[in-house]
Amino acid sequence: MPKIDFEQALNAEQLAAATAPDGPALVLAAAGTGKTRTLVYRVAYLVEQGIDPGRILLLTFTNRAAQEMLERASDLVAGVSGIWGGTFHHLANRLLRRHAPVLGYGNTYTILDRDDSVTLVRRIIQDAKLQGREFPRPAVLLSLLGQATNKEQPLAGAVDGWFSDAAVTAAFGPEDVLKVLTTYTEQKRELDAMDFDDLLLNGLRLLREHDELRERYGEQFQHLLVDEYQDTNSLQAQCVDLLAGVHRNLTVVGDDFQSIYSWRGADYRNIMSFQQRYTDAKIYLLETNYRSVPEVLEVANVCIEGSRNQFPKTLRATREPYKTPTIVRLRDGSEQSFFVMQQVASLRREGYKLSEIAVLYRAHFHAMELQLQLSRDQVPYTITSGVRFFEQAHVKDVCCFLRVLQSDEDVMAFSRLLELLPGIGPKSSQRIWNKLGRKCDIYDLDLRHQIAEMLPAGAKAGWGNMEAAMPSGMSGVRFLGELVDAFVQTFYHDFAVETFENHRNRLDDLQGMSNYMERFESLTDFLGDIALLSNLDAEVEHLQEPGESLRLSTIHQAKGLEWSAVIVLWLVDGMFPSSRSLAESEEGEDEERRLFYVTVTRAKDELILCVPESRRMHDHSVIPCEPSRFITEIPPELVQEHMV
DNA sequence: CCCATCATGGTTTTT
DNA sequence: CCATGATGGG
Repeated sequence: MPKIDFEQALNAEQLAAATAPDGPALVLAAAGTGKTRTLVYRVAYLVEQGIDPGRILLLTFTNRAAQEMLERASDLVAGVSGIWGGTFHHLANRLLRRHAPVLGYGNTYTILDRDDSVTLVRRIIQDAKLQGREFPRPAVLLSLLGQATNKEQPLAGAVDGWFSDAAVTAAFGPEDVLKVLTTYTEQKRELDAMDFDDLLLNGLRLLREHDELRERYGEQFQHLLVDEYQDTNSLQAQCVDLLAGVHRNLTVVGDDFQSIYSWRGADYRNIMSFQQRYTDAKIYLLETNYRSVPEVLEVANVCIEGSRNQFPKTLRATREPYKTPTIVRLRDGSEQSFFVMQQVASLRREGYKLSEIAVLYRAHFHAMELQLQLSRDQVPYTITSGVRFFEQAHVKDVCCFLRVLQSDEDVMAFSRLLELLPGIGPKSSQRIWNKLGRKCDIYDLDLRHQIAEMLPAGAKAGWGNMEAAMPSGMSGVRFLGELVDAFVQTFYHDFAVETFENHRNRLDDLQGMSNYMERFESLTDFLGDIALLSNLDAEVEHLQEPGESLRLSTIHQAKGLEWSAVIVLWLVDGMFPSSRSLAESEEGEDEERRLFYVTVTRAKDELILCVPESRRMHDHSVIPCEPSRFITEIPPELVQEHMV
């Protein structure tokens, strides 16, 4: 492979960052300034300098981002494939798979997704006889626990705080809530299970509490690179600091003004205080924007000015002037949908491909009306829904089958699998589990026979079909995918046809999953990986339709991406900014503003902002809408009004 | 004990 | 309008 010509490929700002000397480095990369490119070249640079790829760690916000960067880097230099790359959760899982026993977990601990956690909490609430209208929902309790965990605050304080905020009636008190959540934590232990937050917390504990592990991995990772550093939370930042403690070769990249995950515990003060924690840190500024036309950047700059608490920055445009962004006043949601259809058609006439256009919005439900319209007019579109690939019922069902093959203690998987059978609900599955001695070695033929005996007549045939798909032992399994194929063939195909309207799509998903599994060495690897897959990650794997389609996305999921034309829906007060985040905290408005900044800076050529004047509520009443404050503060000369 | 049916209450963002 | 929880028949 020829030597890389860095001077040719990068501008001076990027070059300095990509070839930065050893030691801590903070790269402040404003939107569209080639942050990813710089990181890719930084990786290639390190490898070219002779750093062993196995000693480089690249932490990113999604697994896909890591994958893409490493692919691009491997086009530049050989040997990149040995690099450790992925999300924090991914890294934590990888470390814990090896070392969980030092924290009292087994090597085959299971990962609870949101669904599992909610189910567990719901059961605890019921067992404690606390269920009822008044008692907070499992999801609310879990987010409370999550906040406390990610910010490392005591749970009792968080619970008390919630009570003082929520003006709750006296049917129950903080101690009840606390009890439920402590029970939840205990039960996870008994189940040898971790939820997403546990992965992070326990990953950190490995490094914090076990000197030999901290030294070992600190030694191993000679270079650390962290992308989207502005969206790290306290646990993640500490994890980075501990790992970088030995060599101190830490490059963090981010933009404080694109921090949009504070509700998940992200703290942009991590990036703001980087210099204080690493006083010898070198700072690199990337301010030359290659993405957007100057007219779009001017709107972005107005948005920045409205905020405080940030590194001063100016986005310098390099592109030629083009069009002024458009504000469109619309009567209501249906006129908005109609307008978007028109606009997409007109953009296509201008020569844009569908895949170069995106429709962005604050919350998933803002796009419902448009989705209907797109389906009616048969415009192909891709949407990343709120439900993650792994959390869809059919994928979870099959994964539970695999989990039962993998572990004899996974009661959640066992129950779910049995509950697929007719006439079996939570009570029956629990009863059977208990009768089996709260353990189920599925390879024990005698045990399977016992299960069959305990089932009601209507469920026996289905169980027989499930059994037919079970291997006699994992040693005989040549390809992991054949487990899924067999299960689908003997049982799930028929089940899906009876249960799901869209069974064709779902069975296709499972076929895709079976193919995807071939690259894994063990069920444990696969199950850990798929549980941590994000929506966007999964899409690459199972959507794979190269066909042209329009992209619909929440702004959060649009992070890091770009399109030639961007259409933004529902720029009205209460929806964007969302009234909830304004109410929640002082800093709510700031974060909504940053979110608007992220939105604007996704656009390369054209930016179209939709401002409906009224909104139909679920009870069919129509209420008027005020334009979003982010719209009214844009000076009129920077935008053109479009009348419909 | 399971499951279909009805009522009621409430919608942000996600690894 | 959808998802969740309560209710009552099988």
